[in-house]
Amino acid sequence: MTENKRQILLTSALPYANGDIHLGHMLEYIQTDIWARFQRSRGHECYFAWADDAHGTPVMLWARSEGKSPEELIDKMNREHKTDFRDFGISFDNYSSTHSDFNRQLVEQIYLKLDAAGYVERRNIEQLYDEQEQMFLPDRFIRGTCPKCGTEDQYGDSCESCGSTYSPTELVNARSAVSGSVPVVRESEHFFVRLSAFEEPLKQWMASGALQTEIANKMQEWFTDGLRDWDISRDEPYFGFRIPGTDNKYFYVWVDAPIGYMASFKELCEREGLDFDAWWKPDSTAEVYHFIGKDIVYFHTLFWPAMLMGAGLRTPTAVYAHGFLTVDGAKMSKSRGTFIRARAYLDHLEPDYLRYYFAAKLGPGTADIDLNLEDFVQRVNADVVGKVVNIASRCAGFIQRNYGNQLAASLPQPELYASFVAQSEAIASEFENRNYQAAIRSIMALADEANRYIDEHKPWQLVKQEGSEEQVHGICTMGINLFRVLMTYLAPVMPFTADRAGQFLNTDLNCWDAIEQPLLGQDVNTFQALLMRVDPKKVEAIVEASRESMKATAAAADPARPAVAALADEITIDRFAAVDLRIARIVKAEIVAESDKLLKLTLDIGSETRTVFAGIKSAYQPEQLEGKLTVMVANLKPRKMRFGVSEGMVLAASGGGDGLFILSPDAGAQPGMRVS
RNA sequence: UGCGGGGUGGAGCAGUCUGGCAGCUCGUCGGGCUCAUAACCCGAAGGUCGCAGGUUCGAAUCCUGCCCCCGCUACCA
Repeated sequence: MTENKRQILLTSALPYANGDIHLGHMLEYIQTDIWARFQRSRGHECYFAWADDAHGTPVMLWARSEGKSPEELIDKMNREHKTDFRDFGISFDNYSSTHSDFNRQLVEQIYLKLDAAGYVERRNIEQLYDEQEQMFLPDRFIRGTCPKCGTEDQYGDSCESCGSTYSPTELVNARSAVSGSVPVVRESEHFFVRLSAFEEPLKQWMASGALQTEIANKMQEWFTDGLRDWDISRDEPYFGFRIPGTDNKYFYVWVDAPIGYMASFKELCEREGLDFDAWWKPDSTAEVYHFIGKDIVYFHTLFWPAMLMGAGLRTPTAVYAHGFLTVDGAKMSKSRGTFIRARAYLDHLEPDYLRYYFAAKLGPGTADIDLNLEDFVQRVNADVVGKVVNIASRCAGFIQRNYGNQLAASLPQPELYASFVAQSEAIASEFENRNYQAAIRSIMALADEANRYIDEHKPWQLVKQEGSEEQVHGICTMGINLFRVLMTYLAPVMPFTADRAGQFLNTDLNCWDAIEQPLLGQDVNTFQALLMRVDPKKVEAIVEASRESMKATAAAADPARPAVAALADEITIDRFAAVDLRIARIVKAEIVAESDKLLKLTLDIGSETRTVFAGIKSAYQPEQLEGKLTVMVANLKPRKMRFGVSEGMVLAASGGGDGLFILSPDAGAQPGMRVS
């Protein structure tokens, strides 16, 4: 390594404090962690610090609905998140919360500098207000009919159906997603940062190579459209930091979230005695990198650098965006069990499998990454176990049985070893450029070569010949040394396996340059399986567990929508057609005396009359039903019940909480009509 | 709607900037080996490179139009 020792600070995006960590989060943290471990292995001073994003309307509402304080809830989530990360081998140096004193101080300092420099403007704006909940409504907490295409139940800022954008006041039949009441327009003073003042410095920053080209391309659009003022204040009730000089205005969560990166690092600096200011002063030679998802690019490439510039601080060296995680080719789905929580994964499988798989697919770009569960099992088993670990496994037996676990004193093929080490800089630069998939390809090509070497030299044959002891010893020492080079390259990706391999080899594999000298003449430990193959059954178990856990967490995931049960597995039209649904007139409805749930219905379906027992007593009086049209399953196998035979089933909606609602057709339908 | 990104044998991905025989891993099939966690080695089959047009001696690659997926569109975070 010829470069000087670099000082590097890494961050990942802050997970929101109202939800569990899932594999989508882990894609980013693993990407960041591999980079952090790689940089440390190269001998650089590298820190990885980030935090929970604790502020904002959703957390406030969550606390309100739980009847607890936000602090209590976010503390619990913070502990869970941290445990998930540790168990995944994320080597963070500090994990904090944006709701910390360090962060409050930094937020206030930066805001006051921006204000003093004249970048903050105050003016009144009109916004929708929920009188019942006594709160202003963010766009996402207003739902109504799209003014352009008429689709119902759309968010306040854009329509998912036609894609048009509008302001919440244009929404037809707008209502609050919090209370369901009709919001009113109210005026309030807001604070704005004049982003346009930073247009030139932002362009310069962009030109410094801080961004991937596709992100820079996207930024052009914002410049072309002209930078708008950025609204940084929110009215109470809001869970966040109060703006100095006001008694009811709070910083928008996206002000204090990125500052949370700094605050978390500052916490680390206080603990470790590092010079925080040296890292953040404008001419700092330290490097700062943010790893983020492609969805939050402009917070990190417009607002965040602008804030830093305005406050007289250094800007990030680079912002690296990655794509989203899909599972089996589609967005993660709770009903399919592909919305996999980090904990659900850890309950069944080792982190290194997933770390390897993500590394094998991550490139420097922003394309989405697919976790194909079948491919995952095959790929990890073939590459890691079948190729890499196998090299050690097939040599270690000889070394143990015939040579007392001692390596030979010299390499029979030093040029082969040298050729493995010669890849070091190329592989390092692939890691450096976040082209992990390229690094993995290079490493696996070497693993193939190592296996071929052993295959060609056939120690298992030589060992049976008199006088070839030294040869066999040499061949296996070669194999072990090649394995050690490969594991050193892979250590940032698979830290747990690398630790076990290091114990076997009696050496530290977290030092990139150590491979310049081969291991010779020294003892290794008795080989034990370093990593077992992925059992596909465990993958199934994870999917199964994820499918079930979803019901409990659905409500917390998106407070703007009520909890909804999971969708059933997909069926074909044939299976649906097998269900004969008919319009039925409820001729008679009677109480079943001995039952507290059932009503006895007499149904006319045109051709015949049916008796059906329906569990709808809790929601309907018999007289409400008589004469009504509804929908029944007409070909359901009759079922003998305590009170008689039920010859079908009427359809009713229910779910989660209160209420039961039988279906009825629009006017004009006649008994006996088929429903399809 | 506009903008950015993506679409390559059955699966997962390189290759596109800078045009030159379409490549890698897995899987499948055939053979070998038996040291190794059913691991390893050799060979074979398998692709209209999303669609349509254009430029060129030559296009996965450059240009134009279109389709599908992901993201953003500034008050969800």
